[in-house]
Amino acid sequence: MPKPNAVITRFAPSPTGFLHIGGARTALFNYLYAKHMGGKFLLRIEDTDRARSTQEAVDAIQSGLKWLGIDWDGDLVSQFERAPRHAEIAYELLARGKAYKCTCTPEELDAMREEAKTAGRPMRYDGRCSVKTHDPAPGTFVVRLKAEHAGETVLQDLIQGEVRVSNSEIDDFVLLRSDGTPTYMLAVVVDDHDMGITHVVRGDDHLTNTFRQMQIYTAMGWPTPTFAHMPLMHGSDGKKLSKRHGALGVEAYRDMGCLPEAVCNYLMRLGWGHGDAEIISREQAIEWFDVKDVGKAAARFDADKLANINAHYMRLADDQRLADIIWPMIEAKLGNAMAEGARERILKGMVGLKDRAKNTIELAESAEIYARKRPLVFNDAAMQLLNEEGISHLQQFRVHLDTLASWDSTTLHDAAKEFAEQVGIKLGKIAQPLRAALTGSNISPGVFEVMEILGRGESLARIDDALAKF
RNA sequence: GUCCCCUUCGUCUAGUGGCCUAGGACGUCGCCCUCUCACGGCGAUAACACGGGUUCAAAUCCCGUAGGGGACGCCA
Repeated sequence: MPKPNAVITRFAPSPTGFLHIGGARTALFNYLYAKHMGGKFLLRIEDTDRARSTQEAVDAIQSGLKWLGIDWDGDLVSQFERAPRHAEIAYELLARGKAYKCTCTPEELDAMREEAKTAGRPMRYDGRCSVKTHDPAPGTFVVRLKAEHAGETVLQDLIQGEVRVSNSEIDDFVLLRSDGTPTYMLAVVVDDHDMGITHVVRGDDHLTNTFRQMQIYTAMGWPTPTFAHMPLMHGSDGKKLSKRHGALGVEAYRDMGCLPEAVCNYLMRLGWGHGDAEIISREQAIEWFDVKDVGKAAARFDADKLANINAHYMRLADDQRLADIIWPMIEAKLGNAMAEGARERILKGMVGLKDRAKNTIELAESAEIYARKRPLVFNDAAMQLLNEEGISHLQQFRVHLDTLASWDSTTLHDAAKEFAEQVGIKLGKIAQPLRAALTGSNISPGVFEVMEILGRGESLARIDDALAKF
């Protein structure tokens, strides 16, 4: 059970598409902060806009969070389902004289904004309906908050520090639409209050909204939560991250070969750091992360750094787990060309493979040397290696291989070294043609390791294939 | 247009008045290691946006300027 005053944070995305990378970062920061404080992290879907919300998006958000290992406490809250509660609050404000009915049409409002803009005035609702004594029919009015226009509102933001805004900047915004559904502004406040949210951690695009929302808290006599507005993420070009500018869904990063722990590690370093630490485990992050240490400046997304961190986590990852990830990819690609015992070979060779792969795509490709059925196809570089000289060395070394009592990488390595010395060549002169014959490529894990994993029979067969062909 | 926010190497950051001739990481470029490719090791490159203050002392505090971002919906 959490302590009565324990921290409760939430992630509240709108289900209008996949969980994009910026949203994932917001969720991560909320999660880390809650865990750091020994509190709870909740998930609420802001689906009050029925026209744009889809179940697919709700599913994508959940699966995205699960993939990243960001688990939420309790059940997912649907904001839409709480609409009656939101309306109840709107009517309570109406009854208390803190809100009023407005019958202005969208056309009137557009004209008002246009006029204000050309006149150089702020584009705000002028409150003309607040003085009317009317009783419009249901469906013909919206409910607006009668905002406090005097004085100023001071926000003590955990990240932004103290921010002051004159209340004259805040207009009488809409709480309830003419169809009786709540707007975002009302719904967030009511839900955050009802869910007991103590810390609202969100993008700083919400910073100015906060001053509006604080007016609702005040009107209702509710305590305000603590706010923390984190800087947004930008694309590599320095522009706001949007769907056109690289704001991909988290599953896109999975499909590009990223490991979730690498994505999390990268994301948490955008706008936050802890001394010189770069590789930070989840446990370490929970221990260190505090929202007050988040910087104020927007950060650019850097694919190179993500790739580097991913490569690091690839090396650390469990062999079996990696095999499970790449197996379906290899199966799909090879089909009938899959060799007998491919999976066992891949698992045995995983250490050598994963050390060289930046991502799971590369890993799956490099693992093909163990998965493909004979005869191999040779890439251009491999064919270069199997030139007259290479084939000649290979032929001679082939004879030595038959004399070997055992077939392990050390024995093979020693045999090759001995052969090279006898013939008076460098080790590479025999290792490279061997690699080409055995893998069809010029790039692979250590060739003697490959030979051990392939086994004597398969290795010799591959060498003979090459000797016959070239 | 109005309001709000931001500004340290190309990028992410450390730095909270003296430890800064500004540290780390990614990238880039050398060299070493080496059977290829990676890893790793060593080294190099490169920044306090600008201008004024305050102070014995400023990347750090204050004020301007410039540049960037965000908000201004019956979207969230």
